[in-house]
Amino acid sequence: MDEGLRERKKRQTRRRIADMAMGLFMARGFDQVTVAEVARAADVSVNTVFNYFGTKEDLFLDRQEEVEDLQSRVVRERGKGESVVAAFRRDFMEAIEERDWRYGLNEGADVFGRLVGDSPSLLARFRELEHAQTQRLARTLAEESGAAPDDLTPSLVAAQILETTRLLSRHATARTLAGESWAEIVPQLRSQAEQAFDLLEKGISGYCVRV
Amino acid sequence: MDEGLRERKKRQTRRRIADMAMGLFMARGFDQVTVAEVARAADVSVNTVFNYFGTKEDLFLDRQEEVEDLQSRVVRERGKGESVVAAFRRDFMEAIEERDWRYGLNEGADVFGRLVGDSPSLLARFRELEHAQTQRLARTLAEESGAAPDDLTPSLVAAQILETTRLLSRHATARTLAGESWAEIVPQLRSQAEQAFDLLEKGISGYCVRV
DNA sequence: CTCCAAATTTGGTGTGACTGCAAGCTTGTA
DNA sequence: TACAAGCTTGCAGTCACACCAAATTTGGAG
Repeated sequence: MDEGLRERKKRQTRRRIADMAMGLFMARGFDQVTVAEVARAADVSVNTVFNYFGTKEDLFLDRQEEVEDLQSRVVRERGKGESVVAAFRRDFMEAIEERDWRYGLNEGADVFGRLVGDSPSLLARFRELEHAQTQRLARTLAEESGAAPDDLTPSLVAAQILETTRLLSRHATARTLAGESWAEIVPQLRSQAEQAFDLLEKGISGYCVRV
Repeated sequence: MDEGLRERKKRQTRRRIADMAMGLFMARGFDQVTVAEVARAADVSVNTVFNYFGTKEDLFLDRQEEVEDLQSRVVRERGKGESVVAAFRRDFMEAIEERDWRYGLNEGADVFGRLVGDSPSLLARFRELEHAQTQRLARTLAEESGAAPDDLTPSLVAAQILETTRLLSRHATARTLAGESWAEIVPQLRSQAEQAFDLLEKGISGYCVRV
């Protein structure tokens, strides 16, 4: 009823375009692939590609948006007596062990990062997504704490937390890209993370503790 | 000797292009002005515009780069016994009183911000500049503290400090753009800044204190 | 099954940023 | 005064992306 032929075909087409695009990007780099090539590979017209994806960059960063929700969930599902930073600290430390993709720690995240870094336009779009994530988290924090509309604390805290996790992840993937094995990175990453979160907590550990 | 006719003319042309461009942008918005129009207004060919400015965005954000140096100077010229955050706190509080342009607090910064915010491409380039500023500050901090190459603390501190000042400035200019007078904003801004820096200091006040 | 209306795809056409090249003009220098 | 280096320009081309009208496909009514 809510899954007609039409809907199915649309999702198929969308996936086919995205997959073909990703394949080409991985093989030759983002800037070296034209939208026309992607269209040809997916056997659709260029216009159809732009029907599904607003920009060429969206072809690459399609799945990245769902991260927003997962981050807000970390806040909402924190335990009693646990501060927001503490929740993120716990979540991030777990993520290290599991090579969680939410923080860009998964296998292949380095190639991903390399591709992004090699394309100015892609990098720009990626930063935009990061910014959106930060704002989303800030809004969640504002709701959770019932902050006044021009209280900047939620935005400040959101920015500091996410900037911390991003720096940690980036550093780690940069090292895998430099040839180091994940096994030898993990111990250092753990201690760097502890250190980074210590830095954070001393300042904001009292913020928004759930009763 | 080092200031021939050639050099002078080049600087004149560059200024003329940048000025004409800024005028058109202010009047009609960034995206509504084509490079061809800028070229015509400055009485040069389109190619010449791209000879001086790598991208259209650089026409607008030309002077923004020198902010980098000024921020590093804040660190280097801090007093004895003064931490890095303390130095920025002092500098920013002074900047509020003087409506300093380094933090985007000057008169007209709101129009500037509006223009940037209305153009996706300009916003993207602006974020790139912010990122470069952060990295620059991080490098300065690393030098000042003699940190190990894979110590993330300098980057973390740089990001947190600059993100704080940016949020404060943005909030202030957003309010002037909303019609509020600078006089009624300043008191609130002062207290917001105190609050924001308190948040920071509790975490990083002990970092890199000059002996 | 048939026909219609809505959604989707497509080709065509156009704009605007940006690149590369070769020719022309200007400036510094011998 | 002539030559070389540097700057400017026109021209042609690429690519992302917008707009539009025609063609195709699909869902549903009769």
